[in-house]
Amino acid sequence: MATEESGTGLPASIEAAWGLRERPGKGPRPGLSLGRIVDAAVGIASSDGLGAVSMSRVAAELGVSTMSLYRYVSAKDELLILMEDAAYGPPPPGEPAKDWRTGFTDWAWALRAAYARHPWAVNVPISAPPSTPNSVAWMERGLACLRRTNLSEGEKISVLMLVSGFVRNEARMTFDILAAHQRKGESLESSMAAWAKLLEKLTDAERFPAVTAALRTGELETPGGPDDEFVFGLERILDGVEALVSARS
Amino acid sequence: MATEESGTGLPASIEAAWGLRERPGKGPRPGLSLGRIVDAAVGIASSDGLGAVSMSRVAAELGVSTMSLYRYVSAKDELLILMEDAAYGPPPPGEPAKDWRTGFTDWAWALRAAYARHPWAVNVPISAPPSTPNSVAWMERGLACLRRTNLSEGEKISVLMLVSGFVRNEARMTFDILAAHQRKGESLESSMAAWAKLLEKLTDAERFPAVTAALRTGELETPGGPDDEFVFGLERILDGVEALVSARS
DNA sequence: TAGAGTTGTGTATACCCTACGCAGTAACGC
DNA sequence: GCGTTACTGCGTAGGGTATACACAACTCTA
Repeated sequence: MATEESGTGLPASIEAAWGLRERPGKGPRPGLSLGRIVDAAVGIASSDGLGAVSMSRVAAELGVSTMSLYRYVSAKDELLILMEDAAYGPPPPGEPAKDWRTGFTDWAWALRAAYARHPWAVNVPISAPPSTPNSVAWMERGLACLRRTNLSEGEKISVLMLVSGFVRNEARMTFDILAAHQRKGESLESSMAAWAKLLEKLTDAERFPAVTAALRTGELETPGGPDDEFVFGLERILDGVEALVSARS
Repeated sequence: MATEESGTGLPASIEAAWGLRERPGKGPRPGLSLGRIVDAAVGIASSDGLGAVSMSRVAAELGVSTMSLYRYVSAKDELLILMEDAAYGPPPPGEPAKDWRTGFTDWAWALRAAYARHPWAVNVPISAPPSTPNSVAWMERGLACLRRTNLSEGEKISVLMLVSGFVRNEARMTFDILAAHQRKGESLESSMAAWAKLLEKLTDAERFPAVTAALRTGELETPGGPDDEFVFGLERILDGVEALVSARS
């Protein structure tokens, strides 16, 4: 089961996540399951960070031996991909808003909320385009939001990747770095302010005139909500998309 | 030298990269240097990928013992950060274009070119806002491009982070995944087409109507240049920024 | 010249992933 | 009913990782 494929070219564990690959009734009844393994791994990542997820730790959590896991997953990378899929969860149900922009904004916020619930997910290395069930389901919903626009299908996908990439990036900056600081015990009321103070020490007005000018306004010292950067970026991107949508109709 | 700081709160190795921290004339003359260590590590990453960079491998490349490196770097993370800084290199010299949009577009392409030269750089984990010399120099130049706009300083920084995040994300999708496939020997003339074929097998029209519709157009199968997604995303984002710039003047 | 601080090194610890082979179990074909 | 077959879980072992710590050699300072 570990290395075989059945036409998709996907790893066996991911085919299993899609529900393909029914159990062949031969051997002893499995005491483990892919789902339980992924759940355990997610639990570890949620409490101690992605770095704490090791095969032995996951196995210990489940009360089995380390090597048992390799009956369900052929390498740790696959487990990580499945963890990421679990972090996304299914996209919000129901019909998206009629207006593409509000629908798509909802979609972006929902995705961001998933990352907020599972900050470690942004650190799962990306090795291929999305091919797990929930990833594709989120893609489906994103496309559905753009249904009523006149964008070409290729453009819709491009918009999707643009925005999902943005959400992921922004989530890393906000949730992941924040979670790391929290784990280290630092309160980090305002990382922005600390960064500004650091830059002030490193830069001189001669070699870094623009940076110094920016620092001098003191604007970077003001805390600002954790959502500010997200709102700003999303608005800019959607303004740009809106221009394209208008041009196409 | 390893754990001390001198007011900035930065790791000693990064202070050293800034040129602070002169050598105390006491002990034996160092045979190594931070620069040589970083260069060796960059060489390994360029030929065998970031995963091949281990402290022992870097030391072997330099003909020294593994532990010598820790006289210059207090942890591997610091080495990675310095590698990333080396990958960026200094930003392009000279005055940016007068028009903010062409100047900023140049800036984004130049950054992309840096990632193209060092695809592994996108996999260096981000743990803090940019604080290395070249990162800050790139930031300086980005701000300089936006000088003539009426954006507030905070908005300029936000635009900078938005675009640099986009470039990084797009570079990972394009260069890094491509480099990984190349290393595995797969030619991957068109990963997009392969992905489309995979989705066709995984999705049914009932649960995934929008995806199926997108696939049915066959638009995803057409290869398209490696720059297409980058151009598309950058144009959308800059259109959005332009709307803001216009609103502010 | 004694002291102090710095450099490179060797050893040792504590992990990590995973290849391989084995024992036990349950269904299938005869 | 009985082999055969295929699958489950596990123990061992090998080769890799980062890095803490103690120590000898070296060079400048007092």
